[in-house]
Amino acid sequence: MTENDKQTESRILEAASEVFLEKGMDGARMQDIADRAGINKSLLHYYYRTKDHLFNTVFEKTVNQMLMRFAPVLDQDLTFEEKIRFFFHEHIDFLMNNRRLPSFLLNEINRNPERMTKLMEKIEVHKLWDTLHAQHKKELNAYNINREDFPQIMVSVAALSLFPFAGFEIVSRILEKHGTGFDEFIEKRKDFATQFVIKALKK
Amino acid sequence: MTENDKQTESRILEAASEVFLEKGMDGARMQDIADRAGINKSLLHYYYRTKDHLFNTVFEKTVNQMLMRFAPVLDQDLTFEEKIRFFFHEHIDFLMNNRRLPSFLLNEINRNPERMTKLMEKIEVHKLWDTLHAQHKKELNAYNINREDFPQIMVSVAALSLFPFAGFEIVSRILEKHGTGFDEFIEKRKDFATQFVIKALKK
DNA sequence: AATAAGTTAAACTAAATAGTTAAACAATAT
DNA sequence: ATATTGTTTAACTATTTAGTTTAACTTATT
Repeated sequence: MTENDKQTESRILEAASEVFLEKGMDGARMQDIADRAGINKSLLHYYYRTKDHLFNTVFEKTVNQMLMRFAPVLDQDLTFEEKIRFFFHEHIDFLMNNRRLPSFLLNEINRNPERMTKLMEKIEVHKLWDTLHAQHKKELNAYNINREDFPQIMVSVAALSLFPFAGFEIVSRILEKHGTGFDEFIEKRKDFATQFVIKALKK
Repeated sequence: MTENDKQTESRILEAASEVFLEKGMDGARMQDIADRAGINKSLLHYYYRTKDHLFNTVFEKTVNQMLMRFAPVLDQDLTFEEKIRFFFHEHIDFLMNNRRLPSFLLNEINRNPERMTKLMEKIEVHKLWDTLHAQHKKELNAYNINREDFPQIMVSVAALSLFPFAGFEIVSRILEKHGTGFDEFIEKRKDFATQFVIKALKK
């Protein structure tokens, strides 16, 4: 694979990523992707035989990119509260640079749930929860957190950081009418969500 | 308009609603809608000239249906805490019977943000906030809630009830691996979310 | 220089799909 | 009874779009 190859291939992936994130699998056009990559359709098919193949490549890359950003949470020597703060700051920072990602992922997974099957093997969320739970056993007793509440808490944490982006078009317009910008709102949200969750969990 | 008309028209709307909610505007097929309504394509176009027209009708009806369910919150003589409880119970109950709605709405609005413009005129969220704020001025002082935090709080409340449905395919699979069913999780969520928010807001 | 790989252009195929048309039949209204 | 409206059938058009093909051209590789 030559240097030229890499340039073209990464230009394709970048363009495809843009188009898929904007329009979704159904709405994306191969011609549009070729145009944005600055190549023609023949070459696009030369690199990725089918739209499906291209989509899967982009999808997997995107998911990986996101997961790698949060793996560190587990490995760090932080208190439970510090991990909550770390997560909200890292996650919201990442989403700020990938605003369309939540809505894209949620939608494509709903449209094609089989994709989840592969994804589940990769993330193994329940093992992640086990680890977290084991790491902070003593702390968690200081809150009123038992094992059965864990799913409710984790879904809530995810919701608080993902939802404003998933509903970007709605949220930002409402904020505007309220005299706040989306960026300002999101910047504040890192601390707000952290405090919100910590207070909600305390006895 | 005869009785027969109404039957056909409502069968069409029901079928269209199903298909659009499952597949989205791009993925939906007019033939599919006709089939599910038990009529043929010609008749479908006889009632709704274009797919766009049909989609807009379904979209508006769906949004109206949802809004009408929550208008009562404002008019009732409840404390702020009681309103939070009322909202989570009503909202989650409604979503339970319309599981695909959050993901559908979020996605279609992201794909075609102009739709929001009309929507915004209808809902006037910031007026709703003003009303709420005025109704509970004294109570809100007892919490540590000032006017600037209102958007953060409202977005959080919406997130906590909408997100599990928007991410249904992900959430339900993770719960399964954890030994919980989605329905069970959602039933518990009505109270969990209520307590979560109330505790988070208290001084 | 010769071979191979990357790239373009342009015309093409095949399939899917929104929307149309026209003729016939059924149900309802006047 | 008759005109109107609702409905079916089935073939049709027009458009969009994924994917192919082929010939020529360019840029590395050997």
